[in-house]
Amino acid sequence: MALQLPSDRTLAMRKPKSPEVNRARILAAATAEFAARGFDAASMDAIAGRTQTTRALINYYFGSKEKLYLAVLQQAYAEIREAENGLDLDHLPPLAAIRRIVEFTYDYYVSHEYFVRLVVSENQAKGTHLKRSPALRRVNRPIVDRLSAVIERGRAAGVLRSDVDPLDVHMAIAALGMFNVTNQFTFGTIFQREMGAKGDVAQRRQVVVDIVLTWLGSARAQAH
Amino acid sequence: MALQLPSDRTLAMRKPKSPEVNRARILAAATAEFAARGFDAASMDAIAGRTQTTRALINYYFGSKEKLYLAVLQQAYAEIREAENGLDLDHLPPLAAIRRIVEFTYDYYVSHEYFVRLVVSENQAKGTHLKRSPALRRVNRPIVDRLSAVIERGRAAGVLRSDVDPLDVHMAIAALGMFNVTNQFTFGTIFQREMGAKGDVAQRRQVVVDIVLTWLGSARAQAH
Amino acid sequence: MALQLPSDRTLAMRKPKSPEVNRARILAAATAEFAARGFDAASMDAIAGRTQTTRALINYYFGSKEKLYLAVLQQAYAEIREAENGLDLDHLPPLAAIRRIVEFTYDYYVSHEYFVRLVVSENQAKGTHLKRSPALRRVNRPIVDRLSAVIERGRAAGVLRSDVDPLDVHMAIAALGMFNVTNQFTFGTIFQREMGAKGDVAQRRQVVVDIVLTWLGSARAQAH
Amino acid sequence: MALQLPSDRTLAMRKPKSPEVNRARILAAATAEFAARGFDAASMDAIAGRTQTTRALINYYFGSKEKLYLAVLQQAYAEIREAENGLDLDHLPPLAAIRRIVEFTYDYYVSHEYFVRLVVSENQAKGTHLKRSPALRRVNRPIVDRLSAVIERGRAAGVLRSDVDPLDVHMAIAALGMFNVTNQFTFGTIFQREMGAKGDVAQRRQVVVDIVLTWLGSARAQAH
DNA sequence: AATGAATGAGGGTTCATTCAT
DNA sequence: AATGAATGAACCCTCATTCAT
Repeated sequence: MALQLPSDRTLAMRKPKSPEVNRARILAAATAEFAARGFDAASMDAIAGRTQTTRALINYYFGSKEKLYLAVLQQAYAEIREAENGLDLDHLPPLAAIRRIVEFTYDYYVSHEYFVRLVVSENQAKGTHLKRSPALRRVNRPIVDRLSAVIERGRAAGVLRSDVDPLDVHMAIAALGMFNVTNQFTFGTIFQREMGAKGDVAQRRQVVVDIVLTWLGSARAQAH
Repeated sequence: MALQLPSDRTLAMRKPKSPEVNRARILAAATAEFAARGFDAASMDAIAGRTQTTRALINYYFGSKEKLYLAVLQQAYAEIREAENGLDLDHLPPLAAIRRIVEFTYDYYVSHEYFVRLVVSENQAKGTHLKRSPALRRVNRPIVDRLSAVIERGRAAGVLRSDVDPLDVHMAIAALGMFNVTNQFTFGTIFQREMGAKGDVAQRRQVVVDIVLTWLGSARAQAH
Repeated sequence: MALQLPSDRTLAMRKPKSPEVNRARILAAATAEFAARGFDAASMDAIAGRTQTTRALINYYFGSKEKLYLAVLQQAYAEIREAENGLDLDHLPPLAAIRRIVEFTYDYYVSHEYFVRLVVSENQAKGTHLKRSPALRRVNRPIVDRLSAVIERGRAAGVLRSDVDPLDVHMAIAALGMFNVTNQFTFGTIFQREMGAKGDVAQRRQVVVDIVLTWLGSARAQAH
Repeated sequence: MALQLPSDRTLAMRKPKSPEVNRARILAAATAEFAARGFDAASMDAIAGRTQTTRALINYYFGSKEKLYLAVLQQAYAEIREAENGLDLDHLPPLAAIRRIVEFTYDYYVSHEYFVRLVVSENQAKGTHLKRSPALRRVNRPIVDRLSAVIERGRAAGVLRSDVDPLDVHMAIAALGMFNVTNQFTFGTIFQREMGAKGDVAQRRQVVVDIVLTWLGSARAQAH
């Protein structure tokens, strides 16, 4: 957007718009296209179209469709990891920290639908590209480490049940948050409930918080 | 499924296959292809290849790629609904009935990965095709009706919390079960945990049962 | 050539011109193109252009560029073998038979330049395609068998030297005949001598006959 | 050839290579590429890849793909001419001199396959580039002059037949030597005989010597 | 003197669909 | 009822060259 053409003449000229800018534009366009259509169905031409460049230029920058896709995936994972860095959980009591993680995750999926779509798309492709990129495989672990720390604190304080695997907790949080986005169209259509960013997001998020906290807090109930 | 061939001889013969058989074969092949690659990336040629027919015949039977896809989707939804019919929940106490629903759902997704992939694929396509087919929209409701009935029984018996929306319960069950299949590749790769049909399915299913039952059963805890 | 367009309407219609005709046309056009430019540089578009069809149709018939090339090669070898079948050497005395083989070979190369160019092209490609096609490997042997038989007759009659390998004879005949075609441009330009089908073909052919017959007939000289 | 680097240090360093060295490296890489794939199929990128430079630099040095190709051709012809200069035929009796020429030519083709491939490639291109370069046309004559001188000596000595055109002799020598290299793949594959630099080079060379000397020496037989 | 950026043209192949038979 | 033939559009990628710096 902001497609302003300064003058007719410039159309015929080369436009060495600084490579970083072009790279970023292409990456953004590719993210949108891959998120929208998946790897196979995504079109290099469509990406070029979103950028006012050409397929040839994209290949010049990224080498191939797959390398471009990997760059997109890498950036998407890097972004969520960076967002998680701002979570500041240490100052919160365990249950509040869990609540914040759940809410953050839920909201991130809702507001970064492209990320969810990319992850789903990569799974539909059976993780082919992820497997080939060691850099990518390392990228998504920190959140579980954070979760583990909080759960440990909660155990020590006696407010969290102690027989739970942090990975299962992460899975539950991710599953309940993702489903809201991934299945919004079929679920929404069949059950007439607005999903994703539409409808009563806050209430749906509250249900998820409820599920997770009830589950983790049931320690006390058991204790009695 | 139940792809009964008219007689043993026809197996060895080439051409004269009855139209019903051909239709069924094509549908099966199309299901596999659409589940594997998604609507856009799926290839009519590949479907023809899996059968012993040609692209032209497929168009002759189904009209177009999209109509074929709708037939696939319709059959997939019909199959899970039929499976749910065998659930026989009325003879079970409420909590056991819930447990059965969770386990059934979890297992169905694991053993019918193609169904999950089709649903995901349709969602990645933003529900375009589902929206256009009224028949499809009606197809998946009964499970929620069953769930509602069980929850009502549970409320009456005082073993289930009363402030819960059956649709939320269905969502939680579906989300936790689907995630196991939909995200098996990224989750499995990043966290080194076998997902989907691999690894310790029973234990992972138990976690989901635990989450759901704890959540729904917390009524008693609240009551006290 | 003769690209007569009967009427404007026919352009819009399909033209199911009988597949054999189309196949043959494509094969002829492909032969010309591959002979003219070699495998890599040959263009499917150019072949389509020579045939008033499209690249897609060519792939429909032949599957791929390489398969088309193999079909061309196969036909080219088959043609020369068939021509050799008409040689009728048995009724000729040995030296006359050798002469006929040399003359036939020389003339065939001159009048079927495309064959020579295909063979050269395949050699420039290091025989990659020939190696992959067992059918092709078998195709060019008969001429050496014929040669062997004639040489044997000549030995028995005492008119041909006996210490010569038929394969070497074939090589000499082929080499001297091919060079005339393969190197016509550099040799012709540098030494101002018309080569190939131009200039005094009969005289140049006579030199080759002379070389071969002198060589093979030198038995008698040795004998004295 | 004789690609002497200014100092040992420069090998480890990246950029500051003297232009002469770069030119020579590019020329060597281009020779290999053009010999390997022919003019059309050769890739400027591949040439750049074999060097540590870029396509742009090659164009900067040589102007265009065709000019680069002409430089390659020119150098290739210059090299064989230079090699022929070391032949020192005057001290040899005529038949021995012929033998040396044949053996030298045969060996040169075997050991400088790239030269043969370039010549063939240029002929496949119908001599287009050679024709345009007057410098190139002048370059390959001396060998025939040498041959003429030897034949004249042989005639005078009565050991060589007198009715032979030196150009025909050159052609025979070149043809028999080149075929061994140019057709090594098809001939070798079809007749299971190792050609080119492989197999029994000495024996195959001896056959060629035999053919040429028998032909030229047949004067004596005729004389008697 | 040297090069990264950029591009239009063309490469071969796959595609879903149509149509005559 | 069924199918081989045919096609135009789109696919990703490579190419030799140009130009601003």
